[in-house]
Amino acid sequence: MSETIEQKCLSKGVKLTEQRKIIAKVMSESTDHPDVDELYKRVSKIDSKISIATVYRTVKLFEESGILTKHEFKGGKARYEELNEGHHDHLIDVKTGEIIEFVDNEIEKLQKRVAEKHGYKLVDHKLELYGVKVDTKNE
Amino acid sequence: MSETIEQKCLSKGVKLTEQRKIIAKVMSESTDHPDVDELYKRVSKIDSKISIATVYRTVKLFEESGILTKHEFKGGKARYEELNEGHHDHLIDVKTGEIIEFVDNEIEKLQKRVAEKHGYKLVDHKLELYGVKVDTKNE
DNA sequence: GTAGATGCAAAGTATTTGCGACAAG
DNA sequence: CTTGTCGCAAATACTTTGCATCTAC
Repeated sequence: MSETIEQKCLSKGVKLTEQRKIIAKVMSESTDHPDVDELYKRVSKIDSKISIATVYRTVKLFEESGILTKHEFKGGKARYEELNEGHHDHLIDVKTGEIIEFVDNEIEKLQKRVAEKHGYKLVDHKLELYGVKVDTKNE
Repeated sequence: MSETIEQKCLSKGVKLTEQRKIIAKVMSESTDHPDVDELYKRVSKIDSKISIATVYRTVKLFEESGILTKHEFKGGKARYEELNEGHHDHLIDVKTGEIIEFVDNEIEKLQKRVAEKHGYKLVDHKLELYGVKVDTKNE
């Protein structure tokens, strides 16, 4: 377990307000990938006076500070997740919406190579797999 | 080249109206990945009476019919591209917005394997690489 | 004390939809 | 003819912003 979001704010010079602390807390405790509306709901349970505008402003700020990442999965709203060292991609169950995180170093390496082959330095990437569960065998 | 968009409409039972023909034509002639607004502009040059609502309705219909694919690249509007047999992914120049299409069978294979490893059958995927151009000299 | 954050409501974007008129099969 | 499409404007969904007030540092 590395730095908490609050620690990251301090080290990045992001002012720590009451609202931001609450949003930080809710995000660290979330194991899923909530959208702003869902995050707002969770945050409201702790402090019902926080406005949705603040939630929007905060996730944007946290994203720019490298504290959260934003995902724009198919056809939906933006969803957020805490950013830790371990980068990963997502496998999305098209039936249930369940999201599985995975890492595949080989794919990562190949992506870098593809970019280089075209004369580019890879600065970011997005990989999403969409699948349906195979019920028969292993799990 | 294979079937034209008009042929695809016929074989899929999509009614061919004047507006759809024009949108089909503009899309087949586009080598980039226009968003709805851009597409609307191009279409309007041919028939200025077509409404943006029709453009929205048509790209949606074409997407559902497997004639176009929709991309939701970072932070922007949805962009469309004609769907042909040859699947490909995209490398996006983060400075200029230029889009390079590529195929890497090895990555495709690995994606399938990752999905299977988690008990899923891969039905779709999205891979976008974001890069900056490397000077031909060196770095 | 001051720069920056918040809450609120109003304003933007991007996209969808209800409806009467109209056109394709 | 009949069903589905079109154009229009109004509606929706998500996100951003202006402004007066408040708060962390």
